[in-house]
Amino acid sequence: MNTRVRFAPSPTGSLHLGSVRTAIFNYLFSKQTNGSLILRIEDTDKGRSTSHSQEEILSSLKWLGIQWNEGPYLQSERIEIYQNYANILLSEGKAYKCFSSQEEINRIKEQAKKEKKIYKYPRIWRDRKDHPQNKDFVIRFKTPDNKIIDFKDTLRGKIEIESNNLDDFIIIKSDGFPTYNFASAIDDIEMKITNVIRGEDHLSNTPKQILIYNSLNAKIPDFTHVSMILGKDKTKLSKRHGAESIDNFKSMGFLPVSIINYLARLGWSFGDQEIFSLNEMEANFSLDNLNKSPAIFDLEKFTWVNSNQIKKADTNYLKELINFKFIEGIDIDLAILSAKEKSKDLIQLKEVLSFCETKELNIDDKSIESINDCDKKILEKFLNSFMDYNFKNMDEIEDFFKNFLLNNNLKMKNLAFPLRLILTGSKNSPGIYQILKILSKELISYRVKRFL
RNA sequence: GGCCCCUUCGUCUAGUGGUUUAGGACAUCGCCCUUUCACGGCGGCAACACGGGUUCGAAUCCCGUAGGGGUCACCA
Repeated sequence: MNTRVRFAPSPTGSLHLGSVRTAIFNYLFSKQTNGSLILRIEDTDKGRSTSHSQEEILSSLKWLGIQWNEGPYLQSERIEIYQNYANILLSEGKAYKCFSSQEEINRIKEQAKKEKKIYKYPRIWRDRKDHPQNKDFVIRFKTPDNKIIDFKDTLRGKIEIESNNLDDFIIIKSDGFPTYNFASAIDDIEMKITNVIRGEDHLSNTPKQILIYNSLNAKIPDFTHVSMILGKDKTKLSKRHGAESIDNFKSMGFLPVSIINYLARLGWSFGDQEIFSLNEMEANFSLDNLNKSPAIFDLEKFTWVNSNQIKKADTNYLKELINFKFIEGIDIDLAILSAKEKSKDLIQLKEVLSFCETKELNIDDKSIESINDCDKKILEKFLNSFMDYNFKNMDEIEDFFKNFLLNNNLKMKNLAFPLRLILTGSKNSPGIYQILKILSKELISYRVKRFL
């Protein structure tokens, strides 16, 4: 049987690193097993769901390159389905209408708090037949007493919980919308999900969902509850830990593949390998290599992964991403090739390449001062013979450069340092031979003469 | 607090009873390379939470303790 997995975010904010990793694991698993990834939007909270964040989630997934095979299905458009199932449970006596008002419930909760007892809905309407007319109600599940609910988690093994720890939880709210546990279970049944891969925070919801599966005689999928991602202070990752949404990392100059690589590697491993292409991850991902303990998000290692991915990235791809207006005559391929070797993110890549973008360079006075009159004479001499020479490749530039040094009794730094400064305006630039090849002769001449 | 989950270098992890003086990576420190900044190369520092078992033998299996996390909503 083909595997069917789903990613089911709720559109109540932008995509968080933790949910992105869940999406990645589901995506990689579907690829590895030749299955399908279903995208489902869990928008049953009328108050908090927004179409804005829904769009943001979709565009983030697309940007990352996480493609889904079905959906997005919106739960808000499937209300009838949940109500039908709720009616089945109602008619079979497995659920009941509850007419207790919010105020009444709140009172009971407060009372429980005062007495330091655990609140559990006292089942007031569980067996009552005297239903009032024209009064709001919710539908609650009849949780059985004294039963052991167990299920197998592929990562954590058999998990058991006593039904007595569970409440008669609500499955349909008074506005007719389903609650998370109900909608989620029903959809997983309806969509024939074979593997539920989600965050560990859902572990304690699973028994309730098992109850629903059982009450409908539905087949229970394989569960895999992946550990959380924590911040540096070992608490749940949040805004306090800096950039958390994918958009943030995008604007910090991270590549999609870097995000997938780093996040996947947080909790998953494949021997000693650290850097993966998308294809490699799709081919090698396995639930068996998942780690049970929570992982701390480390921006430094993430950045290291990104710098590796940038070095590996295709030149044309980077060219598209940075969307630069290069000065005419620039050897763009060589420029990018040499700049990516020294960049850890896209921002830095652009900085390094900035000498290829604007004709006029801003060189600060202090740097100018460091070049003396003697240098100027050398530079002029260098420029003259450089302009006369016809280079076919960088090797010839190197030969020419070295010969010039030899003939003029100069050391490398005597010429390379001022030349680099004049030609790029920066200390962080490619090697001098590369600079001389990247820039057109005209531009080299222009920049040197302007200095003289 | 009840229930559930987790515990190998500072961090991500390898390790599935003997091949382990516990391996790799990030970070850090030192050296080398060097035309800037980087890259790179070589090397150092650094971990099985604790206590009991089981076993000829345990990071690996069992129990307990401690610590951390999650969850207890008409949120998902």
